Amino acid sequence: MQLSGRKERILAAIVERYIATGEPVGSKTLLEFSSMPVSSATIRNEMAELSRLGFLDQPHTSAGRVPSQLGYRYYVDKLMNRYELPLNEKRLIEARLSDAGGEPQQILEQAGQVLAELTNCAVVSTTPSDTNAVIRRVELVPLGTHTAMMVMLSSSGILKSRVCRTDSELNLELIETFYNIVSKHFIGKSASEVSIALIQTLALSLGSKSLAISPLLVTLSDLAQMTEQTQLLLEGQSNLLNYADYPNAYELMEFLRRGEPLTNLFSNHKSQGDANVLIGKENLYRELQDSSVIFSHYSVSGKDSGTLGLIGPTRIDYARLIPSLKYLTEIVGNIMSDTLED
Amino acid sequence: MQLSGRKERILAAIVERYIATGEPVGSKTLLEFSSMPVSSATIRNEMAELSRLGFLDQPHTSAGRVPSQLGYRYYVDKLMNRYELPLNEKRLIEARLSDAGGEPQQILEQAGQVLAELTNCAVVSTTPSDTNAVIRRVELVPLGTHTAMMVMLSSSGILKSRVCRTDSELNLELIETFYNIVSKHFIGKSASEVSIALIQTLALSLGSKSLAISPLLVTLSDLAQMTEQTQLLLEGQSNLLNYADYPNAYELMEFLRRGEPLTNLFSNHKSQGDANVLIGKENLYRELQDSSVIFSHYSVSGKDSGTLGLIGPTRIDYARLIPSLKYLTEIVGNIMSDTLED
DNA sequence: GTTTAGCACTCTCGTTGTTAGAGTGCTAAC
DNA sequence: GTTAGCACTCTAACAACGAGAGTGCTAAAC
Repeated sequence: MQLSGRKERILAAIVERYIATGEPVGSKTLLEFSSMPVSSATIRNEMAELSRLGFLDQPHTSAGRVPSQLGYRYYVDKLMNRYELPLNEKRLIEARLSDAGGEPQQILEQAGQVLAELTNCAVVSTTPSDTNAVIRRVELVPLGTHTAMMVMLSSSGILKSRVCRTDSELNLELIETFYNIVSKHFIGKSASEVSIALIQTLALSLGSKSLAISPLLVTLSDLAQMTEQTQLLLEGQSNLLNYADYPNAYELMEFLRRGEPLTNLFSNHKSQGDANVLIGKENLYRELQDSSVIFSHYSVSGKDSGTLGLIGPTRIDYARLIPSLKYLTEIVGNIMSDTLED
Repeated sequence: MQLSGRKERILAAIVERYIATGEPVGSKTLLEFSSMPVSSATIRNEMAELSRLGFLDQPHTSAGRVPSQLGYRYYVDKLMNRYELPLNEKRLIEARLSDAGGEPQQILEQAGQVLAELTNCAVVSTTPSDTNAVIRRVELVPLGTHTAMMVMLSSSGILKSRVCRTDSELNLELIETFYNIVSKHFIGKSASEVSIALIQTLALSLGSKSLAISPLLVTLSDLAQMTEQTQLLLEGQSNLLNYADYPNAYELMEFLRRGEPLTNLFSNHKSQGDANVLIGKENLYRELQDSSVIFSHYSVSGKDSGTLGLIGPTRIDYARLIPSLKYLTEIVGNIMSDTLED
């Protein structure tokens, strides 16, 4: 649907005003700050029309108008002009990310914190999931006579560790056998190839040592799984408590904490280029019906890897947040790529 | 101050009833479920007396009574009899902790989640801080020609990693030099000994290689610091949203997120044996004036190392939560100790 | 035919008044 | 020391009401 120029101006003004104040916008108020060369009656007529078309809602008869979901959608798609991030803010972001520590989690954590501060939204991010990632290195560090810490690093930079307890004593021979197996069968393999079946076959082929070494192999397989699994990081949830729009914030918070629904949501919208914006009921999850989700995928070494997302009430400042998010995903992708290759 | 037996019974009944229902307790209600062989008038007299002594508060004239901070204190110190954790719950806890993964953070994270579910409170914990901990192992894994990931493991089981970027190419010689330095000067040293001064002296002594290796040493020092720093973990904050007692939950959540105040609080109360209970304004932080904090230190290999704490409204079920917390700290300590020695 | 002034209408929100109910404190009797 | 009884107090819930904001419509103006 295409609206007339004036209707568009009015819709945009209402959206922006409502985003700024949170109050329904009346014809008079609108006139006051949007300086259109018409009277409030004209605006009223246009607003009535916009209501009829479904772009505006009215909390009750004598209140002003509020953008409907459709209204926001039209605004986001056609009316909004994005703010450019000021240069000093860009610099600030880069500075904060560059000393994050280099691991994907650390970078995303920092990015999440920065975004949360910048946007007053909750920020979620997923760790890079590279289906082509392979096991790069495995270390086994003895802690006691029967325990050791195993550390696995994948080619996508993800580091996971786990403590392993063995039944028989962890002597040098055992450790050496383990390293041999690892370098022969696991290094360079993708994590998904470390199946239980493979582990069992291997263990069997070792004969007498089988029993001693199998706890180590099991831990290895656990680690491979952990490496493969994308993780969801969450920052700034408490920002959402500042919006009156959330009467039962608990439900939303728990939803965010659970994680998998969001991971699914992200992976169901793989559109490359621009940021995805889901407004209100466009989210199929009940818990998000009053929220908007903006997310964008970052790519490491040219491949889509993970997602950075913002969650807030539907009346968030799309024009400002989308560019911020886009910028962050770009930077995050760059930093991660830089770390892996150069 | 010592109350008469009957006053004690009444106080205990009021506390328990109020904890259970959240409603002020009147003389009649009290009589109904506490089955004392007296009339409501007698109870009223006793309650009036308890109010005068400061153990009870009255929201308004015609409301029932609510325990005052002093009332809770007396209850916790003298009246409460602790529930024992049912065996099946104990088993459940052990099961969930045993497959946490073995690293202190992982264990504490699991413990926090279990406790949060069990208690409906927010759970905070601090990672073990062992002043005697030493650097146990350092690994340098090349990622690219100029980047590497450095991993440090301390004797207390803490694993930290950081990506390091070098100016000159990361060749085998450089790596070997680095490992030599590490094993000669750092392994077995406590993290606090890795001072900037030491790093600088070392770098200078290396002559021509100095420039190439110093980024690695700087990263090493960063890691040492990270290892030393106690970290605060937080679980189940959103539980607090379920209590009507928190009109501005945001402030509290932010307070918890900030972390250092809590770390201070914990380290200011180093009483060994039993759990510490701070009720309402006994907490000096403004943000905690309406909350109670229960915390207890866990010890690894016999030494006090970190803290597990619960935060909830003052009307939490002390009799149930304290034993749960105690049990968890015990288990956490045991598991961590087991991992390091055996 | 678009725009606008004017006006009646509707709805919310804050205030006020009223009532029912809960719980108290006190007094006098047991 | 305990208890029955009663007057008193305070809140929570509900209704009534007026002010204010904003609308939609109509008829006149441009």
